[in-house]
Amino acid sequence: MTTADDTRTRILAAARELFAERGYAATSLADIAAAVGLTKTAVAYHFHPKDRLAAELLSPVADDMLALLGDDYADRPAFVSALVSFAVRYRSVIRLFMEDLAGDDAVSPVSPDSEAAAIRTFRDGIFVKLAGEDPDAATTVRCWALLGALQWGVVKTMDLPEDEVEAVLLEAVRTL
Amino acid sequence: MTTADDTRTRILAAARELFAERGYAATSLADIAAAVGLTKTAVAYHFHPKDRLAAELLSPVADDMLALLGDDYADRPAFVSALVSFAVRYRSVIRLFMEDLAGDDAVSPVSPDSEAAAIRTFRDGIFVKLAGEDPDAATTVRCWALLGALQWGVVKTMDLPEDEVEAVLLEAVRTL
DNA sequence: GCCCGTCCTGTACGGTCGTACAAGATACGA
DNA sequence: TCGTATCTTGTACGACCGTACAGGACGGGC
Repeated sequence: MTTADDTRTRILAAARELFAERGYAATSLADIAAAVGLTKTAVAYHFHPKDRLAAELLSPVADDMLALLGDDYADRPAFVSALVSFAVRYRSVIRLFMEDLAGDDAVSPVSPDSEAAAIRTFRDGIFVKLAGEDPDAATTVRCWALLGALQWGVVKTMDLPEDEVEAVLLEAVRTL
Repeated sequence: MTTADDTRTRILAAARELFAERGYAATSLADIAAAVGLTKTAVAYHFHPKDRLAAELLSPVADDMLALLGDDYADRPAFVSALVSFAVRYRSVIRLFMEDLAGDDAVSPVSPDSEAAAIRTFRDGIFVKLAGEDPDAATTVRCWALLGALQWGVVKTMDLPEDEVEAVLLEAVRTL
């Protein structure tokens, strides 16, 4: 009973860790396989396209993601607060939709890959909710700065306790 | 007299642009070549290892980089101000040493590649100058947030005038 | 006992990457 | 005019990626 979908979980855990510290594109199936002591074909067996790894890592986030976009907030600070909490809670996968899967892959051919597209629209949705429909230059800069502060503040402090990171970040981005 | 080292300049310009919007690793020699209407071998002829492209893009930055590390500043706000100014001025190549070349490539084998290593020590130097020698958790988070805000605020607003971006960012990171 | 589905491996394929090298084009000084 | 150095191309190589597929080890139900 050792190896059921237990290996699946171990692969998923290793992938989460590697994605967090190197990024999605920079992590190969062989890397993940080596981390759990398997072959890359074994990893591919459980997660057929590589995308599925990211998808499965992101699926528990989906609900909170939609909530973040759908909910109405009293004011901007309330939304920012929710955003910070979200970023900290899911910091191990934040990098996936801030960098890798949201990357501007040249002129995407009609973009039939719904995976990355969903991520991108989500990030854009966040930005609009932050900056408004048609933000001026100053607002644009400030909002990107906020997102950047959130990402790096969360990704580079993975070893610190969640609540402390959240408290500091919440305070830090108040003025953004 | 059309094609002397003029092509070199055009390649360099195209590379700067592509690196800025996609990142270094995600941009192939073929991409750059296509952007200037050449073959990838032609590009490789002028810039022999691909690293040389990054190196040549970064070389005009080196002086200001060292100045940033070497100079003594009256107080932290003074240093932050210089840092913001630096980031905005070289925003087209900022991505190179915030992401690509500074990436944690697994367990680097004694790191014989001085290129990426220099970038990494520079970024670490910046961080130390920002956070101090042995920062506590809160300071660590705040400083990464500052660097993240700088990077994204600068990279994602490449179409906005430099001075406006600088002013907004300067104001934005005051409290960090 | 046998069979069969699950899990994993080995091997191999097509693709892209950066790079190497021989040959062709082009401009310029002898 | 004829070399000759400079630039560009075509072709090819090895390394890596994700993926496909055939076969072997293992274990539970008939």
